[in-house]
Amino acid sequence: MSDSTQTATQTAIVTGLEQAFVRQGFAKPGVDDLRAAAGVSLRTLYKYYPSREAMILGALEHRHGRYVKRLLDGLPTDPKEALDAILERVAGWMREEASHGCLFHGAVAAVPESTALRELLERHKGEIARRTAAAVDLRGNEAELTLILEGLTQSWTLNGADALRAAKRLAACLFTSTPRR
Amino acid sequence: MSDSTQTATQTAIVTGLEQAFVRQGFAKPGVDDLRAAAGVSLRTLYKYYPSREAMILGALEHRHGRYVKRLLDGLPTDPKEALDAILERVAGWMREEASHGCLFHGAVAAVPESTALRELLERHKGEIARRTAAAVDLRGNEAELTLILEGLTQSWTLNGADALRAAKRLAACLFTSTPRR
DNA sequence: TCCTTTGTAAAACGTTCGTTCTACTTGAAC
DNA sequence: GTTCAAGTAGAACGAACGTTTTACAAAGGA
Repeated sequence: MSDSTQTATQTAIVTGLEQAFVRQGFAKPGVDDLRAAAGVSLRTLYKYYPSREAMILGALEHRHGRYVKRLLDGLPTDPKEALDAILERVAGWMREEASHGCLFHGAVAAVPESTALRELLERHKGEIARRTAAAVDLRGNEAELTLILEGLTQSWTLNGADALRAAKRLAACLFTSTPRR
Repeated sequence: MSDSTQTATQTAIVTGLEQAFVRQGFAKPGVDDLRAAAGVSLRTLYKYYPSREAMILGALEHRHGRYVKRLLDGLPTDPKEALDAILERVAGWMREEASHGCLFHGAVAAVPESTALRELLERHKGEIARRTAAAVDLRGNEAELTLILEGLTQSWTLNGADALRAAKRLAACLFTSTPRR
């Protein structure tokens, strides 16, 4: 998904940009705030990301890579254990890195006219759905899995640890109940 | 939640504002677009809603009232049937009125610096959680219920009718599995 | 040594936007 | 008939923002 041919300056920039968007959202920070967070001059920032929208896209692609890695690297092979681990990791991610809700949805909500952004959101969510379903061997239940993951992400802000417990309980149903159709 | 002492002009205004925000999101429309959608002069608009933020708050309070009514009015008394009906109604609401996702989350994402908006989001979600839990007689499982409702709302955009099926299937687990604690 | 690359610092530009203000109209109450 | 509340139309203002541009510095290879 992300371009692997990235200079050191460029990775430094997107790292800073991502932090800025996490902390300040997508509406408030002006390009000059972003420049400060990237730790680079305005000219250099525009050289790599030639518009504010490109900065948002760059930051989100960087985040996507981190998220996928954090969610899926080194999972247990047993499906039930893997699903439990994924839910724990989602909760951990929310606690540590996304206390204000999913950044991808936030970006689309803040800049709804960008089709590139909407496409990125769909690619992001789609890849997460496909790869988690594969990892927990529930390929026929992608919709259920997506619903639980999205529900956990959204209700974490409201209910915290209770949301994680609820997600685990609902996830257990996926293995015990009757198969699809 | 909403002020019941509303003049006719005022209700006309919030109705127009809500439509504008649904169609255009919270970032794009300037105050003059909102004025046009409200069908009123700039002076009158500012008289009732003296800032852009107040316009957003007014529109969302109006929407909250409509949502609560649509979700909870005239539900079946049997808990399982009631829950099924609620899920159908959420899906219908998404299909007809919120194809771009939950407007309350969208507003907070677009204007994250407004504490009033964040408070409104929490009141909205809290009231929905409390009243749906009461309606389906699952007062000990508010977290599970909220997770399913939020998950359905969020994954509707991605999976459409599959999301509704998944929600129903997961909701069924709430009645069949072992009670809390 | 010179030139190219890559970077910094910051002024300048043109636009957009939220808000306020001025001037005028209408309709009903007393 | 006058007054007063409530509305329209739209100009004006001041600030903020995304983007471009100018001027300059440091470092490495030919």
